[in-house]
Amino acid sequence: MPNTTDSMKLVIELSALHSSVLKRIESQLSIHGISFTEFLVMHQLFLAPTRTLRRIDLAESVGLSASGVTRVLKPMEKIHLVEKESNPRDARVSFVKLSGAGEVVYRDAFTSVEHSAQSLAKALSKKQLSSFLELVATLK
Amino acid sequence: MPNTTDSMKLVIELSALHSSVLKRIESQLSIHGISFTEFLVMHQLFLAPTRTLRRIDLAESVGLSASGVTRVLKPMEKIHLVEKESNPRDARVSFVKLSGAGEVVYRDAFTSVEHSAQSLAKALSKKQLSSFLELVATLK
DNA sequence: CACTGATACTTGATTACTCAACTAGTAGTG
DNA sequence: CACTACTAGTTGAGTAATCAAGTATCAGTG
Repeated sequence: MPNTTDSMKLVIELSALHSSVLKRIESQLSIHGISFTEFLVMHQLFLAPTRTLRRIDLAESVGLSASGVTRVLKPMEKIHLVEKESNPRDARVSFVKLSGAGEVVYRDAFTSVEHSAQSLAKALSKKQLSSFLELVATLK
Repeated sequence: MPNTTDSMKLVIELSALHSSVLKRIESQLSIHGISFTEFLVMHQLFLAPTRTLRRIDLAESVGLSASGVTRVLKPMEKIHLVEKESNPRDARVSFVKLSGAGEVVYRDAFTSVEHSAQSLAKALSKKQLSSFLELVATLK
């Protein structure tokens, strides 16, 4: 007789939390005309040295497939949030770079996300927040 | 200059964790021919008295929209995992019931999910697990 | 008891992905 | 230096969800 154990709760509650958090953030981000995935893309690019990453590494760091990255990036290239650059040493790879315009959008979006994140995290004490982060890191 | 604060980390790490956990679970569930969403649907139905819920309440409890529920349920009805029942008191509402066959599939799927969940949660001590659950509950 | 407005649900159109199959290029080996 | 096997990226087809709009029904009010 299936009995909801704590580890089962872990995955169920985690998924519920994720979907509710995502909704809050996406609704904030819609003001800037970008999705959370696009925000993550820009965030990872921003963190990278020279604001540039290989598409495949970007995919990995935002948790998308290779084709997923191709598809997110296409419209972002069209409106010049990011730029495509080729690698002279290896013609297979191409780089993506966060453009100046992209950085502006990113910074604005960042404050919005930060705002939602704060309002979410305010339910937790500083101690609780850092122990939550630690637990999440352990699980990954 | 955007600086990744702890609350920002919260949402980013949470989303990363969610996507990795989901992948593990879905790959286990694929053996049973169901998705995690379908599992959640059956789980909620199983927990309900008489294994029955209004479609709208089911939507709410699994974090889907009304139309989302209509669409998950359609194939599940076709293969008789669940049954549709009408409400004589209010012709607008219809109930969904977990069928006998559905319950069998659910129980099997349950052990698979439980297995993945255990293997995930084994990184945590009992104490850590329960405090994680508490923190998640606080955030919701 | 007709009207207004809300609720439950379904459907069409769109979005955001995935996987499998493909192209192109690279690197190591006999 | 040709062969094999691998890697990076794109594309076609399919899936899982969303929202907006539509249908049907119900409940409360003048």
